[in-house]
Amino acid sequence: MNQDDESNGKRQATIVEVAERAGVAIGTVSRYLNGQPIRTRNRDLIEAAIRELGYRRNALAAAMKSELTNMVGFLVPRLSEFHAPVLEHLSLLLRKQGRALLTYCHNDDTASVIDLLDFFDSHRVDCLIMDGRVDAVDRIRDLVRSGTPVIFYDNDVPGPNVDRVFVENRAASYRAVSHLLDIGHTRIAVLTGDTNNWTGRERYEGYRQAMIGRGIEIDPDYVLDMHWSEDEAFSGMLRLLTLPRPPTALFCCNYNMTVGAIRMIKEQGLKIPADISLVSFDDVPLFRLHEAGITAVAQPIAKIAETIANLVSLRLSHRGAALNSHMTTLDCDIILRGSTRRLITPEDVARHGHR
Amino acid sequence: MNQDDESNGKRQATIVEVAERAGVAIGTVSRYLNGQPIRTRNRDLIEAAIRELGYRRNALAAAMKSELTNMVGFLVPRLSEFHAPVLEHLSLLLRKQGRALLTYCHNDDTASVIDLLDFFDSHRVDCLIMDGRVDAVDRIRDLVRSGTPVIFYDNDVPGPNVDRVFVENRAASYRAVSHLLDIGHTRIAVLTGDTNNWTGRERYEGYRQAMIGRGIEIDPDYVLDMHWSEDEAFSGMLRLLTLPRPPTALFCCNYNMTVGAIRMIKEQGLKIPADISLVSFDDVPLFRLHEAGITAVAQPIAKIAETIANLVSLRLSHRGAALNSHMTTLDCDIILRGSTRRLITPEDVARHGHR
DNA sequence: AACTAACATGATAACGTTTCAAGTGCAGAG
DNA sequence: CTCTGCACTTGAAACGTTATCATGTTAGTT
Repeated sequence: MNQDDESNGKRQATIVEVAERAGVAIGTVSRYLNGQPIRTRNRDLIEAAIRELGYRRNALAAAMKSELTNMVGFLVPRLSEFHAPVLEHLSLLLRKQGRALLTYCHNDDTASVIDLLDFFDSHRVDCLIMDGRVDAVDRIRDLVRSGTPVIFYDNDVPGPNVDRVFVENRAASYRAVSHLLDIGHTRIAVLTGDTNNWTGRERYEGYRQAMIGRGIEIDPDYVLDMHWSEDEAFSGMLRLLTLPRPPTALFCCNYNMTVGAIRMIKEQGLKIPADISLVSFDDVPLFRLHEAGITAVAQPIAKIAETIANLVSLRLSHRGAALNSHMTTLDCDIILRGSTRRLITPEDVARHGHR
Repeated sequence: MNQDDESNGKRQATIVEVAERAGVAIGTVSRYLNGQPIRTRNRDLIEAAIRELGYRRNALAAAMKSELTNMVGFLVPRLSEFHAPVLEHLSLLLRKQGRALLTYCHNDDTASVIDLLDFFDSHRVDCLIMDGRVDAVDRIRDLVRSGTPVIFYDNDVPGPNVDRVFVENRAASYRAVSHLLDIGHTRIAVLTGDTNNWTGRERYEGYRQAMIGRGIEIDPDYVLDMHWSEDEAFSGMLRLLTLPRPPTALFCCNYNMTVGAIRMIKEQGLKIPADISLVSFDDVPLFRLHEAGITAVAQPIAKIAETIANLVSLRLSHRGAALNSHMTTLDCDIILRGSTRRLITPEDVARHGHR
């Protein structure tokens, strides 16, 4: 037999060759491949032909006609400890739908974002999943206009064909800070994320409302916009600790800033929670390993991925239809560990009066 | 003007429409799009037409002819703290090459792997990047035979069109264990990864050679194959700690097992390094945050990604050509932190004899 | 046994590019 | 002013599918 074709193996068999070998029409093979009903005899013939030829359908050609690529764009700033598990879950869930993720990080660079959106667009992804912390809103609107559904995680950019998945940023922050208040802290500092950004504002707002709700005035020195960044938080934390009246507790609006803060606290020879209490937004596995255990707001990662996957499926099974935009808000848990220390109780305050 | 086309916006303009509007041939537009030389006048006309029509090239159609999709498959077991940063770096590097990553996790399920390889195959990825810890070697060979280059991270599956990138698993393990020996430990346990697997074997081998090299007999009770798993390591660690002569030091062959071990050590009320010394393979950011700081073997993640990206580029600029398979071995650093305690020095041993 | 539905099949035209052989125009040389 | 080359342009033929629709085939009624 001609072993050349076998060993060199450049060319993939096509549907035409399968049809010829099976002695049926191309259309019949196509129908078989797409799970449409087929005469039993033909099915057997086709299956044999496919096996013998090692045929593998060319999804590109298929996509070109069907206008469906089964690829979903996934765009995040970085593959952080938060985004990575979301991606992992999504990858598993979308596999069941026969779809795959085209993944990109944009590193907070607007020019990149635009490039990448172009890439997704020309590759005709069926749908786009984005982290909300992104600037290139105009280009996104273009995409949406061209018919590609967009699913935003944590952003309030509205529009037709745009679905949004949130966590209750504000409420969770509120509860986290309230916990610090409950155990007697009043000098509570906050490291916020970029407050030009929706998520950043919401998390700060939770802090603010919790403080105001207890009638505590917010000391401007205690509020630092660290732009979600570990390094900024690292140096920002020094400012906080060297204040004439340093805070007794700290709320960090994401995981990276928590890491920065802890590093500086360690460097200054201070202890958590003895010297300062800490609550973090974002729970990452290794918070368990910290000597004290870091109390943190856990985002429901599996739930987020599931919600997004369902939206993908929904959008794509009703494509073209003018669906309402969905907006889902998911609850967070606060995982109590050892990083917060009870100060004087409210009763103590009542008894002894203010210092 | 007919605003219907604008607002409804389903249809994307095609190269044909661009050509018509610019008053040139389709081929000319195509040449322009692919950066081939073009008469200045035509360039202007085409650029204008593209702008006015909001044309975006259909990469699928292009790929169908050119046989290049600019998509690279990326397949890993999970998006671990090790793989996520590799993916992030790769994503950034490949972007510069105009390529994107189709990302999947297979969760160590062989059936999944085969499915996913099929998916990649039918989507005609230009190239495939895989973590070596994978079983479906036959299917991979199929892929390779069909002309798709494969780049393996940490596996020794050889073959034409297969490149391999390693870290010096054995040597790094050797050095890590030697460090424990240097500071006086002899009762050193090891939690190995799956030893059916190349990486697992190599890392164990480094341990073995270091021990043997000092003339220390390896106690079988001290060697536990925990299959890279945090949970197995968690329970395995209990066995180790309740041994009549428990080890004074521990070498964990990956990050997950280290986490499992630390959890159990903590649960048993023991301290690192006072009660047990620890060195881990894989350095993850949060090892810095541990109270003692975990000493670890740091894989050169940026270098790994860079090497892989270069291989992708190399393979695809010489496609079809029978290139030699490349094999690159990268060095690891050992990051010394506080998780190891100096026991008696070798001199002490000499002075006092064995106990 | 003839007569419909209901359903599967076959041939062919898309889909939006790239590629290639053949054609056109333009510059400089004679 | 024509000729030779060169450089760009052109139009048509792929690429491997799916979709369409007229044609066959089957099973279900009478």
